[in-house]
Amino acid sequence: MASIGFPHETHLAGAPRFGHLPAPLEKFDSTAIVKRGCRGQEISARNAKVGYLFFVMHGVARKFAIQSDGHRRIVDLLLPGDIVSLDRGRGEDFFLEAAVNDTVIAGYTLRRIEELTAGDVQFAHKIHEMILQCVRRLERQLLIQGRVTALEKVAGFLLEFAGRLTDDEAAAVSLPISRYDIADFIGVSSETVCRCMTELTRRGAIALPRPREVRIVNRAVLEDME
Amino acid sequence: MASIGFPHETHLAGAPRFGHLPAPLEKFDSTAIVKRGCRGQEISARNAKVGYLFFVMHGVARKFAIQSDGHRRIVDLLLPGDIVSLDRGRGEDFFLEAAVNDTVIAGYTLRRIEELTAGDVQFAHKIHEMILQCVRRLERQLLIQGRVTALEKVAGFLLEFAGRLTDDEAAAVSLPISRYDIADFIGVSSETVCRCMTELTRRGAIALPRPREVRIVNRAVLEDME
DNA sequence: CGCATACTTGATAGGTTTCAAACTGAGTGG
DNA sequence: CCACTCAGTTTGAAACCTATCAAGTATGCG
Repeated sequence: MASIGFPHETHLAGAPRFGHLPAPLEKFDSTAIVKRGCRGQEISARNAKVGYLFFVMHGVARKFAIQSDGHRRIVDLLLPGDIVSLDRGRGEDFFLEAAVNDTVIAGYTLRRIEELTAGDVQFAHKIHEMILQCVRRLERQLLIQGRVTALEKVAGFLLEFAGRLTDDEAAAVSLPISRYDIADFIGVSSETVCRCMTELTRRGAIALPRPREVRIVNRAVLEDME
Repeated sequence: MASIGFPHETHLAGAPRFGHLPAPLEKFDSTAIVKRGCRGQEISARNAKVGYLFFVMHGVARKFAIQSDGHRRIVDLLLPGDIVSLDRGRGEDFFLEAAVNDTVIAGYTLRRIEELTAGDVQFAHKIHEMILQCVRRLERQLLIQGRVTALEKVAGFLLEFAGRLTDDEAAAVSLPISRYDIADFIGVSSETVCRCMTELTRRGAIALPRPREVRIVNRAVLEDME
Protein backbone atom coordinates (compact mmCIF):
# COMPACT_ATOMS: atom_id res chain seq x y z
CA MET A 1 0.00 0.00 0.00
CA ALA A 2 1.76 3.05 -1.26
CA SER A 3 1.63 6.46 0.29
CA ILE A 4 0.65 9.18 -2.17
CA GLY A 5 1.97 12.55 -1.25
CA PHE A 6 1.80 11.98 2.45
CA PRO A 7 4.61 13.43 4.51
CA HIS A 8 4.23 10.81 7.18
CA GLU A 9 3.33 7.18 6.97
CA THR A 10 4.35 5.00 9.84
CA HIS A 11 3.12 2.15 11.91
CA LEU A 12 1.13 2.90 14.96
CA ALA A 13 3.92 2.09 17.37
CA GLY A 14 5.97 4.97 16.06
CA ALA A 15 3.16 7.48 15.77
CA PRO A 16 2.22 10.23 18.17
CA ARG A 17 -0.86 9.62 20.23
CA PHE A 18 -3.43 11.68 18.40
CA GLY A 19 -7.05 11.03 19.26
CA HIS A 20 -8.36 7.78 20.65
CA LEU A 21 -8.62 4.29 19.25
CA PRO A 22 -10.82 1.55 20.66
CA ALA A 23 -9.03 -1.15 22.58
CA PRO A 24 -7.03 -3.11 21.58
CA LEU A 25 -6.08 -0.74 18.77
CA GLU A 26 -4.76 1.82 21.20
CA LYS A 27 -2.21 -0.72 22.33
CA PHE A 28 0.03 -0.29 19.31
CA ASP A 29 -1.23 -2.78 16.79
CA SER A 30 1.65 -3.32 14.42
CA THR A 31 -0.64 -3.98 11.46
CA ALA A 32 -2.09 -0.47 11.51
CA ILE A 33 -0.88 2.01 8.93
CA VAL A 34 -0.90 5.54 10.24
CA LYS A 35 -0.93 8.47 7.87
CA ARG A 36 -0.71 12.16 8.52
CA GLY A 37 -1.68 14.57 5.79
CA CYS A 38 -2.42 18.16 4.91
CA ARG A 39 -5.62 19.47 3.33
CA GLY A 40 -6.27 17.93 -0.05
CA GLN A 41 -3.85 15.04 0.26
CA GLU A 42 -5.24 11.63 -0.52
CA ILE A 43 -5.42 9.00 2.17
CA SER A 44 -6.73 6.09 0.15
CA ALA A 45 -4.52 4.21 -2.24
CA ARG A 46 -6.13 4.22 -5.65
CA ASN A 47 -4.60 0.94 -6.65
CA ALA A 48 -5.39 -0.92 -3.44
CA LYS A 49 -7.00 -4.28 -4.04
CA VAL A 50 -8.42 -5.02 -0.61
CA GLY A 51 -10.93 -3.23 1.57
CA TYR A 52 -9.82 -0.98 4.40
CA LEU A 53 -11.31 0.42 7.55
CA PHE A 54 -9.95 3.79 8.62
CA PHE A 55 -10.11 5.38 12.04
CA VAL A 56 -9.84 9.15 12.10
CA MET A 57 -7.59 10.16 14.99
CA HIS A 58 -7.12 13.86 14.37
CA GLY A 59 -8.41 16.51 11.98
CA VAL A 60 -11.14 16.03 9.38
CA ALA A 61 -11.30 13.59 6.48
CA ARG A 62 -13.68 13.54 3.54
CA LYS A 63 -14.92 10.56 1.58
CA PHE A 64 -15.96 11.49 -1.94
CA ALA A 65 -16.69 10.28 -5.43
CA ILE A 66 -15.86 11.80 -8.80
CA GLN A 67 -18.87 11.81 -11.09
CA SER A 68 -18.71 11.19 -14.79
CA ASP A 69 -18.95 14.93 -15.45
CA GLY A 70 -15.85 15.45 -13.32
CA HIS A 71 -17.69 17.02 -10.44
CA ARG A 72 -16.71 15.95 -6.93
CA ARG A 73 -19.36 14.79 -4.49
CA ILE A 74 -18.58 14.35 -0.79
CA VAL A 75 -20.60 11.58 0.83
CA ASP A 76 -19.10 11.62 4.31
CA LEU A 77 -17.16 13.96 6.56
CA LEU A 78 -15.17 12.17 9.25
CA LEU A 79 -14.17 13.59 12.61
CA PRO A 80 -11.86 12.14 15.27
CA GLY A 81 -13.34 8.94 16.61
CA ASP A 82 -15.23 8.20 13.40
CA ILE A 83 -14.80 5.08 11.34
CA VAL A 84 -15.06 4.83 7.57
CA SER A 85 -14.90 1.89 5.19
CA LEU A 86 -13.25 1.95 1.81
CA ASP A 87 -13.86 -0.95 -0.51
CA ARG A 88 -12.13 -1.52 -3.76
CA GLY A 89 -13.68 -3.24 -6.71
CA ARG A 90 -17.00 -3.38 -8.51
CA GLY A 91 -16.90 0.21 -9.59
CA GLU A 92 -16.84 1.63 -6.09
CA ASP A 93 -14.92 4.75 -6.88
CA PHE A 94 -14.76 6.44 -3.53
CA PHE A 95 -11.68 8.20 -2.21
CA LEU A 96 -10.51 9.54 1.10
CA GLU A 97 -8.74 12.84 1.59
CA ALA A 98 -7.61 15.04 4.43
CA ALA A 99 -10.03 17.98 4.64
CA VAL A 100 -7.85 20.03 6.99
CA ASN A 101 -4.15 20.11 7.83
CA ASP A 102 -2.69 17.75 10.38
CA THR A 103 -5.22 15.04 9.72
CA VAL A 104 -4.16 11.69 11.16
CA ILE A 105 -5.82 8.38 10.36
CA ALA A 106 -5.12 4.73 11.15
CA GLY A 107 -5.91 2.15 8.48
CA TYR A 108 -6.60 -1.55 8.85
CA THR A 109 -7.49 -4.10 6.26
CA LEU A 110 -10.94 -5.60 6.63
CA ARG A 111 -9.24 -8.95 7.03
CA ARG A 112 -7.21 -7.68 9.97
CA ILE A 113 -10.30 -6.20 11.58
CA GLU A 114 -12.06 -9.53 11.38
CA GLU A 115 -9.09 -11.27 12.96
CA LEU A 116 -9.18 -8.82 15.84
CA THR A 117 -12.94 -9.07 16.34
CA ALA A 118 -12.81 -12.85 16.31
CA GLY A 119 -10.58 -12.89 19.36
CA ASP A 120 -12.05 -10.07 21.39
CA VAL A 121 -15.77 -9.84 22.07
CA GLN A 122 -15.52 -6.42 23.64
CA PHE A 123 -13.60 -5.06 20.67
CA ALA A 124 -16.09 -6.62 18.28
CA HIS A 125 -18.90 -4.84 20.10
CA LYS A 126 -17.06 -1.54 19.82
CA ILE A 127 -16.47 -2.03 16.09
CA HIS A 128 -20.11 -2.92 15.50
CA GLU A 129 -21.19 0.18 17.37
CA MET A 130 -18.91 2.41 15.31
CA ILE A 131 -20.12 0.95 12.02
CA LEU A 132 -23.74 1.40 13.03
CA GLN A 133 -22.88 4.96 13.94
CA CYS A 134 -21.54 5.34 10.41
CA VAL A 135 -24.89 4.12 9.09
CA ARG A 136 -26.78 6.57 11.27
CA ARG A 137 -24.51 9.37 10.09
CA LEU A 138 -25.29 8.61 6.45
CA GLU A 139 -29.00 8.36 7.14
CA ARG A 140 -29.06 11.71 8.89
CA GLN A 141 -27.13 13.16 5.97
CA LEU A 142 -29.80 11.84 3.62
CA LEU A 143 -32.42 13.65 5.68
CA ILE A 144 -30.42 16.89 5.60
CA GLN A 145 -29.71 16.68 1.89
CA GLY A 146 -33.33 15.80 1.21
CA ARG A 147 -34.72 19.01 2.65
CA VAL A 148 -36.43 21.39 0.25
CA THR A 149 -34.69 24.75 0.55
CA ALA A 150 -30.96 25.41 0.69
CA LEU A 151 -31.37 27.35 3.92
CA GLU A 152 -32.81 24.27 5.61
CA LYS A 153 -29.94 22.16 4.31
CA VAL A 154 -27.26 24.55 5.53
CA ALA A 155 -28.95 24.95 8.91
CA GLY A 156 -29.26 21.19 9.23
CA PHE A 157 -25.64 20.70 8.27
CA LEU A 158 -24.41 23.26 10.80
CA LEU A 159 -26.37 21.67 13.63
CA GLU A 160 -25.30 18.15 12.68
CA PHE A 161 -21.65 18.92 12.14
CA ALA A 162 -21.29 21.23 15.12
CA GLY A 163 -23.00 18.67 17.31
CA ARG A 164 -20.46 16.09 16.30
CA LEU A 165 -17.51 18.43 16.56
CA THR A 166 -17.80 19.25 20.22
CA ASP A 167 -19.32 17.90 23.38
CA ASP A 168 -20.22 21.35 24.55
CA GLU A 169 -23.67 21.75 23.10
CA ALA A 170 -24.25 25.26 24.29
CA ALA A 171 -21.00 26.91 23.29
CA ALA A 172 -20.24 28.50 19.98
CA VAL A 173 -18.45 26.21 17.57
CA SER A 174 -16.10 26.83 14.72
CA LEU A 175 -16.21 24.68 11.62
CA PRO A 176 -12.83 24.25 9.99
CA ILE A 177 -13.98 23.35 6.49
CA SER A 178 -14.48 25.36 3.34
CA ARG A 179 -17.66 26.52 1.65
CA TYR A 180 -16.87 24.25 -1.26
CA ASP A 181 -16.76 21.22 0.99
CA ILE A 182 -20.07 22.16 2.56
CA ALA A 183 -21.60 22.73 -0.87
CA ASP A 184 -20.38 19.39 -2.18
CA PHE A 185 -21.59 17.69 0.96
CA ILE A 186 -25.17 18.97 1.07
CA GLY A 187 -25.68 19.05 -2.68
CA VAL A 188 -25.97 22.74 -3.51
CA SER A 189 -23.67 25.19 -5.23
CA SER A 190 -21.01 27.01 -3.23
CA GLU A 191 -22.58 30.35 -4.11
CA THR A 192 -25.84 29.24 -2.57
CA VAL A 193 -23.99 28.20 0.58
CA CYS A 194 -22.51 31.69 0.73
CA ARG A 195 -25.90 33.30 0.37
CA CYS A 196 -27.32 31.07 3.09
CA MET A 197 -24.43 31.93 5.39
CA THR A 198 -25.06 35.60 4.81
CA GLU A 199 -28.75 35.16 5.46
CA LEU A 200 -28.12 33.18 8.64
CA THR A 201 -25.74 35.89 9.81
CA ARG A 202 -28.39 38.50 9.11
CA ARG A 203 -30.83 36.51 11.22
CA GLY A 204 -28.35 36.32 14.07
CA ALA A 205 -27.93 32.56 13.96
CA ILE A 206 -24.22 32.45 13.14
CA ALA A 207 -21.15 34.63 12.88
CA LEU A 208 -18.38 34.51 10.28
CA PRO A 209 -15.20 35.66 11.99
CA ARG A 210 -12.83 34.39 9.32
CA PRO A 211 -12.98 32.38 6.10
CA ARG A 212 -13.40 28.69 6.66
CA GLU A 213 -14.76 29.34 10.12
CA VAL A 214 -18.33 29.52 11.31
CA ARG A 215 -19.49 30.20 14.83
CA ILE A 216 -22.96 29.27 15.94
CA VAL A 217 -24.37 32.16 17.92
CA ASN A 218 -28.03 31.26 18.29
CA ARG A 219 -28.80 27.60 17.99
CA ALA A 220 -32.54 28.09 18.36
CA VAL A 221 -32.76 30.02 15.10
CA LEU A 222 -31.19 27.10 13.26
CA GLU A 223 -33.40 24.56 14.97
CA ASP A 224 -36.54 26.46 14.05
CA MET A 225 -35.77 25.88 10.40
CA GLU A 226 -35.83 22.13 10.62
CA MET B 1 -41.71 -6.91 21.35
CA ALA B 2 -45.26 -6.41 20.28
CA SER B 3 -46.60 -6.96 16.83
CA ILE B 4 -48.52 -3.97 15.49
CA GLY B 5 -51.13 -4.86 12.97
CA PHE B 6 -49.21 -7.76 11.55
CA PRO B 7 -51.22 -10.78 10.53
CA HIS B 8 -48.33 -13.13 11.13
CA GLU B 9 -45.60 -13.08 13.70
CA THR B 10 -43.88 -16.34 14.42
CA HIS B 11 -40.49 -17.75 15.16
CA LEU B 12 -38.38 -18.81 12.28
CA ALA B 13 -38.93 -22.50 12.88
CA GLY B 14 -42.60 -22.16 12.08
CA ALA B 15 -42.24 -19.78 9.18
CA PRO B 16 -42.28 -20.54 5.49
CA ARG B 17 -38.94 -20.44 3.75
CA PHE B 18 -39.08 -17.11 1.98
CA GLY B 19 -35.84 -15.76 0.65
CA HIS B 20 -32.46 -16.65 1.97
CA LEU B 21 -30.73 -16.06 5.28
CA PRO B 22 -27.00 -16.36 5.87
CA ALA B 23 -25.89 -19.43 7.77
CA PRO B 24 -26.48 -20.18 10.54
CA LEU B 25 -29.66 -18.11 10.45
CA GLU B 26 -31.15 -20.34 7.83
CA LYS B 27 -30.96 -23.21 10.29
CA PHE B 28 -33.99 -22.11 12.30
CA ASP B 29 -32.59 -19.85 14.93
CA SER B 30 -35.21 -19.77 17.64
CA THR B 31 -34.37 -16.21 18.64
CA ALA B 32 -35.44 -14.76 15.32
CA ILE B 33 -38.78 -13.03 15.10
CA VAL B 34 -40.38 -13.38 11.70
CA LYS B 35 -43.04 -10.95 10.56
CA ARG B 36 -45.14 -10.91 7.46
CA GLY B 37 -46.99 -7.74 6.50
CA CYS B 38 -48.95 -5.94 3.86
CA ARG B 39 -48.12 -2.58 2.36
CA GLY B 40 -48.06 0.18 4.95
CA GLN B 41 -47.90 -2.04 7.99
CA GLU B 42 -45.19 -1.25 10.49
CA ILE B 43 -42.44 -3.73 11.14
CA SER B 44 -40.57 -1.92 13.88
CA ALA B 45 -41.93 -1.77 17.38
CA ARG B 46 -42.16 1.87 18.40
CA ASN B 47 -41.65 1.10 22.05
CA ALA B 48 -38.72 -1.26 21.64
CA LYS B 49 -35.83 -0.45 23.92
CA VAL B 50 -33.06 -2.41 22.24
CA GLY B 51 -31.53 -2.28 18.81
CA TYR B 52 -32.53 -4.72 16.11
CA LEU B 53 -31.09 -6.03 12.90
CA PHE B 54 -33.63 -7.05 10.27
CA PHE B 55 -33.15 -9.32 7.30
CA VAL B 56 -35.55 -8.83 4.45
CA MET B 57 -36.59 -12.23 3.14
CA HIS B 58 -39.40 -11.34 0.74
CA GLY B 59 -41.01 -8.22 -0.67
CA VAL B 60 -39.86 -4.64 -0.11
CA ALA B 61 -39.41 -2.73 3.15
CA ARG B 62 -38.86 0.99 3.70
CA LYS B 63 -36.98 2.68 6.49
CA PHE B 64 -38.18 6.22 7.07
CA ALA B 65 -38.31 9.16 9.44
CA ILE B 66 -41.11 11.57 10.22
CA GLN B 67 -39.93 15.16 10.13
CA SER B 68 -41.13 17.83 12.49
CA ASP B 69 -43.44 19.19 9.79
CA GLY B 70 -45.09 15.79 9.58
CA HIS B 71 -43.61 14.92 6.22
CA ARG B 72 -42.30 11.40 5.75
CA ARG B 73 -38.81 10.84 4.42
CA ILE B 74 -37.62 7.43 3.25
CA VAL B 75 -33.91 6.85 3.82
CA ASP B 76 -33.62 3.24 2.67
CA LEU B 77 -35.50 0.76 0.51
CA LEU B 78 -34.77 -2.86 1.38
CA LEU B 79 -35.00 -5.82 -0.95
CA PRO B 80 -34.71 -9.53 -0.21
CA GLY B 81 -31.22 -10.30 1.03
CA ASP B 82 -30.73 -6.80 2.45
CA ILE B 83 -29.96 -6.05 6.04
CA VAL B 84 -31.10 -2.98 7.98
CA SER B 85 -30.39 -1.79 11.49
CA LEU B 86 -32.91 -0.10 13.73
CA ASP B 87 -31.65 1.52 16.88
CA ARG B 88 -33.80 2.92 19.59
CA GLY B 89 -32.81 5.82 21.78
CA ARG B 90 -31.10 9.18 21.46
CA GLY B 91 -33.74 10.65 19.20
CA GLU B 92 -33.27 8.13 16.44
CA ASP B 93 -36.81 8.19 15.13
CA PHE B 94 -36.62 5.79 12.24
CA PHE B 95 -39.29 3.28 11.44
CA LEU B 96 -39.63 0.24 9.26
CA GLU B 97 -42.66 -0.58 7.13
CA ALA B 98 -43.66 -3.06 4.49
CA ALA B 99 -43.65 -1.25 1.14
CA VAL B 100 -45.48 -4.01 -0.74
CA ASN B 101 -47.78 -6.83 0.24
CA ASP B 102 -46.38 -10.13 1.42
CA THR B 103 -43.24 -8.63 2.85
CA VAL B 104 -41.42 -11.01 5.17
CA ILE B 105 -38.59 -10.01 7.47
CA ALA B 106 -36.60 -11.73 10.22
CA GLY B 107 -35.55 -9.65 13.21
CA TYR B 108 -32.71 -10.23 15.64
CA THR B 109 -31.58 -8.15 18.56
CA LEU B 110 -28.12 -6.66 18.18
CA ARG B 111 -27.12 -8.60 21.27
CA ARG B 112 -28.15 -11.86 19.65
CA ILE B 113 -26.24 -10.99 16.48
CA GLU B 114 -23.10 -10.43 18.51
CA GLU B 115 -23.53 -13.76 20.26
CA LEU B 116 -23.78 -15.49 16.91
CA THR B 117 -20.81 -13.67 15.36
CA ALA B 118 -18.65 -14.42 18.39
CA GLY B 119 -18.98 -18.14 17.85
CA ASP B 120 -18.84 -18.33 14.05
CA VAL B 121 -16.12 -16.59 12.08
CA GLN B 122 -17.75 -17.34 8.75
CA PHE B 123 -21.06 -15.93 9.89
CA ALA B 124 -19.31 -12.85 11.28
CA HIS B 125 -17.70 -12.27 7.90
CA LYS B 126 -21.07 -12.53 6.18
CA ILE B 127 -22.66 -10.06 8.60
CA HIS B 128 -19.82 -7.59 8.15
CA GLU B 129 -20.19 -7.85 4.40
CA MET B 130 -23.91 -7.18 4.57
CA ILE B 131 -23.51 -4.17 6.83
CA LEU B 132 -20.84 -2.70 4.56
CA GLN B 133 -23.22 -3.28 1.68
CA CYS B 134 -25.76 -1.25 3.64
CA VAL B 135 -23.22 1.55 3.91
CA ARG B 136 -22.50 1.44 0.20
CA ARG B 137 -26.23 1.53 -0.52
CA LEU B 138 -26.66 4.69 1.54
CA GLU B 139 -23.64 6.32 -0.07
CA ARG B 140 -24.91 5.62 -3.55
CA GLN B 141 -28.27 7.02 -2.51
CA LEU B 142 -26.53 10.19 -1.38
CA LEU B 143 -24.98 10.49 -4.82
CA ILE B 144 -28.34 9.95 -6.52
CA GLN B 145 -30.15 12.39 -4.28
CA GLY B 146 -27.36 14.92 -4.69
CA ARG B 147 -27.74 15.22 -8.44
CA VAL B 148 -28.89 18.56 -9.81
CA THR B 149 -31.99 17.90 -11.89
CA ALA B 150 -34.93 15.71 -10.98
CA LEU B 151 -34.59 13.81 -14.24
CA GLU B 152 -31.07 12.74 -13.23
CA LYS B 153 -32.33 11.66 -9.82
CA VAL B 154 -35.18 9.58 -11.23
CA ALA B 155 -32.93 8.00 -13.85
CA GLY B 156 -30.33 7.21 -11.19
CA PHE B 157 -32.95 5.73 -8.92
CA LEU B 158 -34.37 3.52 -11.65
CA LEU B 159 -30.94 2.15 -12.56
CA GLU B 160 -29.95 1.60 -8.94
CA PHE B 161 -33.19 0.01 -7.84
CA ALA B 162 -33.68 -2.09 -10.93
CA GLY B 163 -30.09 -3.28 -10.70
CA ARG B 164 -30.73 -4.50 -7.18
CA LEU B 165 -34.11 -6.00 -7.98
CA THR B 166 -32.98 -8.55 -10.51
CA ASP B 167 -29.89 -10.36 -11.62
CA ASP B 168 -30.88 -10.12 -15.22
CA GLU B 169 -29.30 -6.84 -16.22
CA ALA B 170 -30.58 -6.78 -19.75
CA ALA B 171 -34.21 -7.63 -19.21
CA ALA B 172 -36.97 -5.16 -18.51
CA VAL B 173 -37.80 -4.77 -14.85
CA SER B 174 -40.93 -3.80 -13.01
CA LEU B 175 -40.71 -1.70 -9.86
CA PRO B 176 -43.46 -2.51 -7.40
CA ILE B 177 -43.43 0.76 -5.48
CA SER B 178 -45.51 3.90 -5.72
CA ARG B 179 -44.61 7.35 -7.04
CA TYR B 180 -44.91 8.70 -3.53
CA ASP B 181 -42.29 6.27 -2.26
CA ILE B 182 -39.94 7.20 -5.07
CA ALA B 183 -40.51 10.90 -4.42
CA ASP B 184 -39.87 10.56 -0.70
CA PHE B 185 -36.79 8.50 -1.41
CA ILE B 186 -35.01 10.76 -3.87
CA GLY B 187 -36.14 14.02 -2.31
CA VAL B 188 -38.47 15.55 -4.89
CA SER B 189 -42.23 16.01 -5.05
CA SER B 190 -44.40 13.22 -6.38
CA GLU B 191 -45.65 15.48 -9.19
CA THR B 192 -42.10 15.97 -10.36
CA VAL B 193 -41.57 12.22 -10.35
CA CYS B 194 -44.63 11.86 -12.55
CA ARG B 195 -43.38 14.46 -14.99
CA CYS B 196 -40.00 12.75 -15.15
CA MET B 197 -41.64 9.40 -15.78
CA THR B 198 -43.62 10.93 -18.60
CA GLU B 199 -40.50 12.52 -20.04
CA LEU B 200 -38.54 9.27 -19.78
CA THR B 201 -41.38 7.46 -21.52
CA ARG B 202 -41.37 10.08 -24.27
CA ARG B 203 -37.65 9.48 -24.73
CA GLY B 204 -38.17 5.74 -24.98
CA ALA B 205 -36.25 4.88 -21.82
CA ILE B 206 -39.11 3.32 -19.87
CA ALA B 207 -42.67 2.10 -20.23
CA LEU B 208 -45.56 2.46 -17.79
CA PRO B 209 -47.82 -0.55 -18.30
CA ARG B 210 -49.76 -0.08 -15.07
CA PRO B 211 -49.72 2.16 -12.02
CA ARG B 212 -46.97 1.32 -9.58
CA GLU B 213 -45.09 -0.47 -12.29
CA VAL B 214 -42.21 0.72 -14.42
CA ARG B 215 -40.45 -1.23 -17.12
CA ILE B 216 -37.02 -0.23 -18.27
CA VAL B 217 -37.00 -0.41 -22.04
CA ASN B 218 -33.74 1.30 -22.97
CA ARG B 219 -31.11 1.28 -20.26
CA ALA B 220 -28.64 3.29 -22.32
CA VAL B 221 -30.91 6.34 -22.31
CA LEU B 222 -30.97 6.31 -18.52
CA GLU B 223 -27.23 5.79 -18.25
CA ASP B 224 -26.53 8.72 -20.52
CA MET B 225 -28.13 11.04 -17.98
CA GLU B 226 -25.76 10.18 -15.20
C1' DC C 1 4.10 43.06 -2.29
C1' DG C 2 1.86 40.09 -5.64
C1' DC C 3 -0.33 35.98 -6.61
C1' DA C 4 -3.56 32.27 -5.81
C1' DT C 5 -7.25 30.64 -3.44
C1' DA C 6 -11.35 31.32 -1.17
C1' DC C 7 -15.24 33.99 -0.39
C1' DT C 8 -19.01 37.19 -1.51
C1' DT C 9 -22.49 39.49 -4.24
C1' DG C 10 -25.29 40.38 -8.60
C1' DA C 11 -28.34 39.11 -12.59
C1' DT C 12 -30.60 35.87 -15.34
C1' DA C 13 -32.35 31.65 -17.12
C1' DG C 14 -34.11 27.42 -15.97
C1' DG C 15 -36.14 24.00 -12.96
C1' DT C 16 -39.10 22.62 -9.03
C1' DT C 17 -42.51 23.23 -5.58
C1' DT C 18 -47.02 24.19 -4.71
C1' DC C 19 -51.84 24.49 -5.45
C1' DA C 20 -55.42 22.83 -8.36
C1' DA C 21 -57.98 19.80 -11.14
C1' DA C 22 -58.82 15.92 -14.04
C1' DC C 23 -58.06 11.12 -14.80
C1' DT C 24 -57.32 6.09 -13.96
C1' DG C 25 -57.64 1.74 -11.70
C1' DA C 26 -58.89 -1.39 -8.10
C1' DG C 27 -61.90 -2.74 -4.68
C1' DT C 28 -66.67 -2.53 -2.52
C1' DG C 29 -71.38 -2.83 -1.91
C1' DG C 30 -75.83 -2.53 -3.91
C1' DC D 1 -73.01 -6.38 -13.30
C1' DC D 2 -72.63 -1.74 -12.35
C1' DA D 3 -72.18 2.48 -9.88
C1' DC D 4 -69.45 4.22 -6.40
C1' DT D 5 -65.50 5.41 -3.71
C1' DC D 6 -60.89 6.15 -2.82
C1' DA D 7 -56.09 6.11 -3.44
C1' DG D 8 -52.87 6.75 -6.80
C1' DT D 9 -51.50 9.03 -10.95
C1' DT D 10 -51.19 12.59 -14.41
C1' DT D 11 -51.29 17.25 -16.28
C1' DG D 12 -51.60 22.47 -15.86
C1' DA D 13 -50.26 27.18 -14.23
C1' DA D 14 -47.87 30.36 -11.37
C1' DA D 15 -44.68 31.65 -7.78
C1' DC D 16 -40.53 30.60 -5.91
C1' DC D 17 -35.87 28.97 -5.58
C1' DT D 18 -31.41 27.63 -7.27
C1' DA D 19 -27.69 26.90 -10.73
C1' DT D 20 -24.93 29.28 -13.56
C1' DC D 21 -22.17 32.85 -15.35
C1' DA D 22 -19.85 36.92 -14.06
C1' DA D 23 -17.40 40.21 -11.40
C1' DG D 24 -15.50 41.93 -7.39
C1' DT D 25 -13.51 41.47 -2.53
C1' DA D 26 -10.80 39.40 1.07
C1' DT D 27 -7.34 36.35 2.89
C1' DG D 28 -3.13 33.69 3.26
C1' DC D 29 1.27 32.56 1.57
C1' DG D 30 5.61 32.89 -0.82
